[in-house]
Amino acid sequence: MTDATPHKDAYTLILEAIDTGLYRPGDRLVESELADRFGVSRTPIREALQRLETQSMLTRDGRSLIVASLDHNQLAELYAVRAELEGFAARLAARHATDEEVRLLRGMVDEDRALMHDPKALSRANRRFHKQIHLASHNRYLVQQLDLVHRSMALLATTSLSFDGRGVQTIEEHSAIVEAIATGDGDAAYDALKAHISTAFLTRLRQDATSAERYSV
Amino acid sequence: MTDATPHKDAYTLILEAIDTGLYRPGDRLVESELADRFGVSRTPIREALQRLETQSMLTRDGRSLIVASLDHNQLAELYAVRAELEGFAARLAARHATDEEVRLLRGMVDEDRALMHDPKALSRANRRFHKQIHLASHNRYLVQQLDLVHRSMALLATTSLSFDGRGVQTIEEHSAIVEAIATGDGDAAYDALKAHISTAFLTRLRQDATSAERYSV
DNA sequence: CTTTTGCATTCCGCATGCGATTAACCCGCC
DNA sequence: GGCGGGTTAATCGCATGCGGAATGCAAAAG
Repeated sequence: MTDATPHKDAYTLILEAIDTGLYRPGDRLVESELADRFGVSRTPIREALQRLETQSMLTRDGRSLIVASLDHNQLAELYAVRAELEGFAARLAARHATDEEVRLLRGMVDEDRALMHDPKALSRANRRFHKQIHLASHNRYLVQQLDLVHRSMALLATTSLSFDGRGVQTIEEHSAIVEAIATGDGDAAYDALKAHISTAFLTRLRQDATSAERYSV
Repeated sequence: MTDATPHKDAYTLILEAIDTGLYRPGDRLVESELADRFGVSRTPIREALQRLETQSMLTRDGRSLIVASLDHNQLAELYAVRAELEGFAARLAARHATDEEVRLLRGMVDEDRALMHDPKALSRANRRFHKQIHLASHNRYLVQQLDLVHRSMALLATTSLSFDGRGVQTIEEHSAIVEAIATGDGDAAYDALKAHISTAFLTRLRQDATSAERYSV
C-alpha cells in the first residue's frame, strides 16, 4: 500500500472536512469540486452528500447543497432534544451499566483531571465520555439518535469547553453523573446529565452573545 | 405523461416496497434486481440503499444488504426510545401547541370514532395523529428523530390496532393525551403518551406471544 | 433607469462500462 | 466420504459520458 491517503470513504472525508472547518455552515458544496479535492469521482461524492443530507448536515438551497447552519431557534431545539436524550441515556445507564462500564467512566473522569488545561484534549475526552454513557444505556437506537444529535452539533464551530473555567466545572459535573449511575439512581443520573447539558447550553449562549458584538452576515 | 408510475425517487419506492411487505425483513436486496424492478439504473438504487442503511432500515450481511429485522431485544429497545421521545413531544406540545393545532387534534380524535371498525383506516389515522403531535412540539429535530423511529417500526409486519378492542381503547387514550395538551399540562401529556405507547407495546408483545405458537425460523 | 426576456454556462441526475473483490462451487486428493 | 484448493460466476464500487434543468448575466425595450 504505497497510497498516501488510506482511502476512507467519501462520507467520512466530507464529514471531517466539515468538522475541521474546511467547509463551514453556509458554504456551498459542489460535487465536481469535492471530487477533485478528494481524488475520487462524483459518484461516491453524490452518495455521501445524500447521506449527509438525510442527516440534516446539509440542506438544499434551490438545487445546490449547502452546509447546514443553525440559527438561534435551531440551536435551542437541538439542545432541548439533546438534554432529553442524554438524560434518558443516563437513566438507562444507571439501570443497565455493568461494573466494568462504571469503572471505565470513573477512570475517564480521573484522566480528565490531568487534561484540565488542554482544551483540545479535553474536548476529545468529553466526547468519549458522553459516548460511553450512551453505550452504557445498552440501547442501540438511543445510541444512534445521540450520534445524530452530536453530528449536528459539529456544525457549531467552537466547543464550549474553551470557555474560561468551564473545564473544572465540567469535570465535577461528569463526576456527579458517574456517581449517580454507579449507585443506580436513575432519577439522579437523569437530573445530573440534564443539568450538565443545560449548563453547556448556557455557556454557549454566553459565548455567542459576546462574540456577536460584531454582527455577522 | 404516459408513464404509469409518477416517478417517485428510488428511495421512496424501496421504502414503500418494504412497507407493503414486498420485501420482508431478512430478504436480500440486490442492486441490479431492484434496478430492473423499478426501471431505473443501479446508481439511484445504490444511493437509496445507502440512505436506508444509514437509517438502520437495512443491515449489511457480509457484502450484501438485507432488510433489517427486529429481534425481541431490539423491539424492547425501540419501544423504550419511542416512549421517551413521544412523551417528550407531548410535553413540548403542551407548552407550544397553538390553538389551531389543538383544535386539529381534537378533530382527529372525533373522526377516529367514526373509523372505529376499520382497522386499516384507523391505522393510517393513528399515524397522522401521532405525527401531528410531533409537529405540535415545534421542534424539528424531535420530529426528525421520531420519523426515524416510526420508520424502523415499519419493519414490524402488523399494526397493534388490528388487535381486538384495541381501537376503542386507543381512541380514549388519544383523547386523554389531547386534553392534557389542551390544558397545557406537560407532565400529564408526557405521562399519558408514555402510557399509551406502553400499552401499545404490551399489545404487540401479546400478539407476538400468541402467534409464536408455531415457531418461525 | 428599470424591467424583462433570451442565451449561455454551470451543475446535477442517471445510465452504463469496467475492474476488483468476494462468495460459491466443483473437482481432485487425502 | 469429507475437506481443501482453485477456478468461475456474480455483484459491488467507481469512473465517466450525456441530457436536462436552473441560474445568472447581458442586452434591449419600455
